[in-house]
Amino acid sequence: MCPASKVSSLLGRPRDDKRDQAIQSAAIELMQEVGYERCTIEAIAAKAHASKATIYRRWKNKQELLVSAVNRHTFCTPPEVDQGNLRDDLIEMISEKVKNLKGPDGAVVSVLLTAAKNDPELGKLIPISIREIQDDTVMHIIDRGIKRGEISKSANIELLLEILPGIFTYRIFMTHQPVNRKFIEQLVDGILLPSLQNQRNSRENK
Amino acid sequence: MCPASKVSSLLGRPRDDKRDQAIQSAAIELMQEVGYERCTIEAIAAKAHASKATIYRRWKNKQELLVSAVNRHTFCTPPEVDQGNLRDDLIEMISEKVKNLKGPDGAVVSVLLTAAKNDPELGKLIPISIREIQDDTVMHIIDRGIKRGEISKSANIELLLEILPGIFTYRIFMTHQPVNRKFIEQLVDGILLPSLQNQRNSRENK
Amino acid sequence: MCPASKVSSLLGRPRDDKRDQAIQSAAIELMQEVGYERCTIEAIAAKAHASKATIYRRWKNKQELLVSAVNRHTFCTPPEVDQGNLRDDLIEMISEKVKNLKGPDGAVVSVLLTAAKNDPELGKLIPISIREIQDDTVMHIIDRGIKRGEISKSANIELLLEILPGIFTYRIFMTHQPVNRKFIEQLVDGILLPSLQNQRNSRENK
Amino acid sequence: MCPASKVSSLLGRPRDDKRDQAIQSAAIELMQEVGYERCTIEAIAAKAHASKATIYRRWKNKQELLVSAVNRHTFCTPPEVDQGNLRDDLIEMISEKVKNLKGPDGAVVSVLLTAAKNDPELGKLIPISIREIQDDTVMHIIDRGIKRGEISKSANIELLLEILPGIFTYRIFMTHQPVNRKFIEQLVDGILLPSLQNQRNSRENK
DNA sequence: TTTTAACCGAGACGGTACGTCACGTCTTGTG
DNA sequence: CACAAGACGTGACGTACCGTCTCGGTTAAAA
Repeated sequence: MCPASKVSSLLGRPRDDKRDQAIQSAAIELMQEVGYERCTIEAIAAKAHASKATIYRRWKNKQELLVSAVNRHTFCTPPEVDQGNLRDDLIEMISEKVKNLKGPDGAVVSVLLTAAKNDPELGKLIPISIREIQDDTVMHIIDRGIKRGEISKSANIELLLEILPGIFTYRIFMTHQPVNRKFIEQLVDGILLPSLQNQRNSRENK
Repeated sequence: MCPASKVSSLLGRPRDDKRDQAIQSAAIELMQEVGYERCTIEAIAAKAHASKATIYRRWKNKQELLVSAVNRHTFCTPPEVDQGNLRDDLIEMISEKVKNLKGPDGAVVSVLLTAAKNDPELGKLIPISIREIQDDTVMHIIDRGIKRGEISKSANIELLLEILPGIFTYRIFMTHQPVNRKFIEQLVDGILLPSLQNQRNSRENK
Repeated sequence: MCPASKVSSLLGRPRDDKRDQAIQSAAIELMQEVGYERCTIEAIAAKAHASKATIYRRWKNKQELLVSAVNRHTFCTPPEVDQGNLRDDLIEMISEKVKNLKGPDGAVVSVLLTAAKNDPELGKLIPISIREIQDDTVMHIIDRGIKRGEISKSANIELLLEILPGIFTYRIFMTHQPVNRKFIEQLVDGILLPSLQNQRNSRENK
Repeated sequence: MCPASKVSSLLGRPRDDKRDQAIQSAAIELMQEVGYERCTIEAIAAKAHASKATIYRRWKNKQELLVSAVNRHTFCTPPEVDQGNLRDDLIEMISEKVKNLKGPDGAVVSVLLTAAKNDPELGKLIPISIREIQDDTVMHIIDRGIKRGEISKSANIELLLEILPGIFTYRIFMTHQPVNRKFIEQLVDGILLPSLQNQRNSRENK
């Protein structure tokens, strides 16, 4: 995840933290420019004016580097929205987030998804990093909905936050189906709002 | 996707369809046995008693081969279930499907997802092939729910079928979060049933 | 050497001798156009509008085909010369022959030399075919020299004819050293004439 | 010819000259053991415990490697001979050299000749490398002949040294005619000695 | 201030898979 | 049967990238 923790030796020249950043930035830029397949260690080294030895001194392999780069990457955060009602807030927020995923953030998320498939431990970190950057926004919107009385406090918000990334990344990166206003409205009206308005828990439903 | 479409020439020795099958089967088996990374063209050729030339005559690169193999692959279909009520049918059906995805089908789906990221045209075929193998089962279950009066006919079933694969593949292959009975029950009770029971369309909801 | 002799079967469609010629001609032309390395069986087949099966029905492998093609090839024969004295006749004759070797005949001879290295039986045929096309000319020149009294009848002409091709092919195709008028004059004056004028046999020389 | 000349950069890990030698030695040995056709790059790499990348870093293709290997190869040098007279010295020396060409040196020379056909620049180096290893021996023999008064100082020895390799390589590798004692004696008596004893230059001869 | 040990860029190294190409054989349909 | 077309198995080619290693040279803390 992070550059291989170094047993702090008191002797010798210390590592230059600026190299880490240069290498990670080069990696992110390359992913955005040429995609995952052609984002090679050698290209990253060249772009960062670093040597392969310097890279492998910090990360134990290519995947670790890419993941650490993605994790350090600052994803675009959707802007604050307040349309006056929950439905339009959700639609607006999701639209913004989707716009980001189709832009420069897309390549980066795509890499994270690929890397995670080969590394379960890494995958477990995804929801953490993804949620750090979105949950506040979503929570804020939903809190306002609760205050307005649009939805109940007992709604299983946690569950929604777990499934939303899957719905969008699958549609955008895997099936390449359109994620337009119509789809987002259907999703909000057909799935999200019914779920949020549903106050019974799984036991009551029986 | 499929073996390089050949302009049906009447001249020359015709291609042997059995080679296609042998190669694709070898590819699928290798993916299941050793995983995507070590599923090399040479290993596939050896296992299928074919030559690399024969493979590259049909598919323009490794990815195309794997995709075609996955597409021809017969995914396990969940068995018929009838627990007497919609909720338990859904839980049972999903549990079976998830079990498959964690078993031999998993490696195959994983490849499909990776390949799709680099090939939008391929990705568009995923919902088709996925749905061919699941929709009948789901539809059957839901139809029974409608007949029993558990849900309304106007439910947006289409939408649900589009988002379900994303929810599960994301959780199983990307984040590696548990997909156990508890999660499935939460999903059914918190998302699916509320959505199916919701009869308003997006306009009425305003 | 020649198209694989076929046990004359009285049944079925007879072979079309025109195919032999078309294939051999295509082979010779390709050698002259693109050189030995890129003169492939497939290119020959395409140029001759023949199939590989037809080629392999006649010759057991590529080498046999090329050799047979070379052997059927009509090498340029040096024109008759008569400068009035043996020295100038030799110089003129050799100059003409060298000119041919540097022209279209070169590629063909070059192939013969390459092929011979891997096939001793084939190599033994070289002096025969080479000499068929040169010996008459040389003999004629030397005969006139004998009649003029310039050289003795006992000169070992046979030996000279055996070493001359080696001297020129080595210089032209291997070392690529210049084979200009000066070299030819030195060769005639320093080697050929002294040899022809020498009347002692190897025993007398002791 | 030689390993791709590297701009003597002071940066980076320097190339290991021992790899060059190991690879070239492996190439020579393979040529001698299995012949040119089966002397593959992969076999060379395996024998030299090197990787293909290392080979292709130094030579741009198989031919360049083989040529450089041949050029670095130390050909057998004929032993010193002194039979008391020029004729027998020449016969003895040539017999020894021919014996070498039919032995392990043969495969190596054969490769050089083939390679030279496709590479004029390479060919021009042949007379240099060939003569470095033979001229001293020949010169020594001829000098003794001059001192004994058997031949004149003005003999065109240069010319003889240029044509001798062609005579033998043509006969040994191309036509596969016998190169036995009888042929060598005929050559010495009929060609070499008359040429050496001839004191007229080409102008005087007119 | 000198020593020391790890840093750094550059790039060689062994390894492994890729995708291409030619060989010589085999299999169609047509004449 | 011959023939054109072209698929087939085989195996070498040359390329690209991985992760490791080895240079000369630099840099900061310890002695």
